[in-house]
Amino acid sequence: MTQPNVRVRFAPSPTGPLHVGGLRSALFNWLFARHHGGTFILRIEDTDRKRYDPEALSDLLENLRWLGLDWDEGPEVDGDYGPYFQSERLDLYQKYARDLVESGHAYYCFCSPERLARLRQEQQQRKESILGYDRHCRGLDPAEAADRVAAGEAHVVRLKMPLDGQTTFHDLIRGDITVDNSTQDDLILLKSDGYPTYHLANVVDDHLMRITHILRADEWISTAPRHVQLYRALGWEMPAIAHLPVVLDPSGKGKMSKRKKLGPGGREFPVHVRDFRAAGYLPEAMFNFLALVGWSYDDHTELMTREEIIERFSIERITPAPAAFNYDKLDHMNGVYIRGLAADDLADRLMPFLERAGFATDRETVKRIVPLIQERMKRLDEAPGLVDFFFVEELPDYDPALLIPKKLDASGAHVLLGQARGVLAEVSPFTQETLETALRGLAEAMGVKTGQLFTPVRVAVCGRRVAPPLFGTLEVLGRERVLKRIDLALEKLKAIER
RNA sequence: GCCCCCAUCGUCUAGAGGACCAGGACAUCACCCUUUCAAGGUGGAGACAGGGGUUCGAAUCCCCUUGGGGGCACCA
Repeated sequence: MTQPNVRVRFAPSPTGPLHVGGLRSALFNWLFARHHGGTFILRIEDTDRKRYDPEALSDLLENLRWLGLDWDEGPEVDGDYGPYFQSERLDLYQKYARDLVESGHAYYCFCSPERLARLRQEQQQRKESILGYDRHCRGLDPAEAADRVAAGEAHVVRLKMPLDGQTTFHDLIRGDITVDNSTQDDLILLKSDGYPTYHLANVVDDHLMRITHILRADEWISTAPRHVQLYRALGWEMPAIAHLPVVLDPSGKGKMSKRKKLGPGGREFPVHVRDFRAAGYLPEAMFNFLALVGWSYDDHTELMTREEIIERFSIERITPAPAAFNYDKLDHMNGVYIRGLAADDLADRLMPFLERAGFATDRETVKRIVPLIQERMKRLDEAPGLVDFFFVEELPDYDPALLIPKKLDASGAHVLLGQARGVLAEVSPFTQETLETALRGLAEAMGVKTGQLFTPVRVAVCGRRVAPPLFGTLEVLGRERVLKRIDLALEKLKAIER
């Protein structure tokens, strides 16, 4: 059953590069909207002037588009409920803040940040069970307070929370959640610089933008009761709400770090979406994987197309439990998607990675190499390390001992490699098929195992033992370079013979 | 410290009282395939945090304990 009038939003704060956790929230909102044929809105919550990062917006838009999350209303597309930047809606928030003060639901507070800091410190020292604002200004005479405001005294606007009783709200994922009002303090709605806090801006905009469902991160649960009271104070109906489970770091301990990459075991884990891109994760793999962080379809289906996920997505199947971000599984899934790519497509996607590695490459060559490495990659950034020897004229120095296969010595390897050189000089055409036939024939003729013959050849042309399949490699390399490298290898072997 | 949320293999999860001596996936181990490495195939090990209830019957419902997470800003 779909509800086409569904309106959801992703409302990030442009304070830094987009984080995977944020992307997951965006994805779930987008999926919910697309599933219902509703509207997905992008709203920029740029109300924190201190943490504002001018580069964050382009990073955000670029990375949402990378994953294929298009928005129906928001930056660069506009819509009927704009503006979509909160910094352009200041008069609105100020108006509602004023209304709330006038209706007695909010009050002016003149406490200085210093006083609040001291208060907090004292509360902590005294190990008070309830921390938070002590409502010092709540009892001020409204007329007097208004005069002080008119006189230009610095102030904020705070919401009057009920002093007793309870607040309950219904979370679509967790059911009813109830808290005692005595544990809640009077949150700030309007800061002294005239900007709204998240709480006010969020509620005002969700209402004005006709948001029907709020899907936001877990960490907002604790403020939800105060949001409920804010809606009540404004006389508005609150949208349906669901709190998505947080994304934990790979160890499963602690929320995924926002700023630094963490690396248990020495490994560096990307957390910013742009870093996932740079590591060579495919957007389609990322999309599929991220959909499964906190949501599942059934007991066995994991690989799904974008369309299938849209079709199957539902809030009912979101788990309430926090989920660790499993990089191993992402890698695996990315490998599956890489293997599923058409060779041309993969070649195109590989180009930037090879260019960045400094290889003088061309698309045609890359297309020929792709079949050799396609099933050997989990991430695109592994490609350069796999194919470096294709893009140099001369191999970097390597240990001659690598040329010697099992059960042979240097002179034995020398003989085999010499014979192989003879064959490789003659084979025509110089293709994978003919090369394989010829070299296998040689191994048989010489009475050695194929591995014993192929190992020295592989090392001679690649400079290492672990490499892509030999015959295809030889073909792409071409006869000239192959023979040159073998000659060099023969010299190396000669030098260690005795 | 206080409030809130959560709790099935190492990790992600299926499970909405009997179909479960708990299924799938990643990782891991063994074997097969094989020119190395992969990929692929087969098989193995591996979990209902603990304790009380409710019930003829509990992974599934309730309570307590424990553990984990989140929050307690003029940040979102």
